[in-house]
Amino acid sequence: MSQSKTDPRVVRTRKLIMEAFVDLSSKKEFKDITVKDITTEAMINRATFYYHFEDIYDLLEKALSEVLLINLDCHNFEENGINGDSIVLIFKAITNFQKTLSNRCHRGYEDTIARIIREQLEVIFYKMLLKQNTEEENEALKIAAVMLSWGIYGASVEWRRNSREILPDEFIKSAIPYMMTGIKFSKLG
Amino acid sequence: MSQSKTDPRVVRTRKLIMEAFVDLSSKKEFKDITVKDITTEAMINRATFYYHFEDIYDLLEKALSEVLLINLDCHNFEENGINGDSIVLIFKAITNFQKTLSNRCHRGYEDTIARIIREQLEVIFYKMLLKQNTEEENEALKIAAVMLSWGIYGASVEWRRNSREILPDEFIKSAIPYMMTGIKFSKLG
DNA sequence: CCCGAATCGTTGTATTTCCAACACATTGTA
DNA sequence: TACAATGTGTTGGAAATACAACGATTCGGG
Repeated sequence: MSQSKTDPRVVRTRKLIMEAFVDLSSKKEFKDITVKDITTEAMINRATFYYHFEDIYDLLEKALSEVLLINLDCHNFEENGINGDSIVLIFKAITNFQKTLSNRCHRGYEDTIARIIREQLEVIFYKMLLKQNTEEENEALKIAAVMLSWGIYGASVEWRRNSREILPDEFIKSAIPYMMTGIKFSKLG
Repeated sequence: MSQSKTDPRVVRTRKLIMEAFVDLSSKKEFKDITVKDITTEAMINRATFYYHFEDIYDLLEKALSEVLLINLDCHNFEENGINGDSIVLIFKAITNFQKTLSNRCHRGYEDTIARIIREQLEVIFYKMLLKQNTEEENEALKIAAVMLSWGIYGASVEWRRNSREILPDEFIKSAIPYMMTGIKFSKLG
């Protein structure tokens, strides 16, 4: 919360690196992108890259997380609780995010990307659960968040596998009633 | 020539400041633009501004000089010597530059702008004269450059005053024959 | 197999940029 | 007039970035 505002220089530099990376991703596969490519494109020193990121995989994680968060537009959800509408919006955000990813080439890193998506979802669901559950059931809420994130992600896998002719909205809506009873149940637990 | 390449940080920062200034110029008059405005817009620290520029007037000079130089696209001219074609191109560049300026508000600084234009022209003409005169008549060439810069600038003033219905091309072309004899003469001098 | 070129990740030092504070000038306003 | 608010130009010290160099690793070609 009260983190003293970050130095404008790091904001600039991170932005430059991220943009360079996203830019390169649309031209090359991930495996062909070098740190040198990125720093050259971003017009920053290579040593500076390592000041901000452990390595290129660290950058991949953070870049994808950020893009995903922008897709999710989380401020909306964190305020309100979990309900049918928010589930639909989140599901649409994920399928949309994966569509933008398909334009880039991250072959061989599907598992990494899947993990990143689930982790982000988990954080968001946890915050939402905290909002609507004042009591101190933190551990239970964490587990619930994990399950929700895996569930939603799994739904997106299923949708891509053999239901792409159905709109994401329709697809997830059909399952929501059953999801919601599950949520209610976990709340009572 | 051999100036050891400048630190990428200063390139970035100067660019940010210039862009912020050009941006603000299209919204406010120059007299209403503060250093704080610029540094805020450019997202750099105010102290950093003074690391690069003496004050806002210094920025005005350098920004205008740069925009003018871009308009002039000088690399073309410096290679070749002075001739009818280069005169026409330079004249068109000046009138064009002044047209872009008229969209911004620099009221009360017309004299400053005029001086900047003449100074830039003088530098360019001097380089061109050096190219086509190998002998060591540097002082004479400098004077010639001064005269040419004033002359061309004066022509642009005259054009704006009561010949705007004529295209800049036509306007300057009509005078070129007489200009060129003047140049030939100074070369013989 | 070895070699050379390129990238990686790290380090020490120089330079740039940030930040907070200062005295001073200007401006609006009570 | 006084006085609050805002901008100017400067300073010293902290933090971020640049740069050059290093050994280690990877990879493709001879």
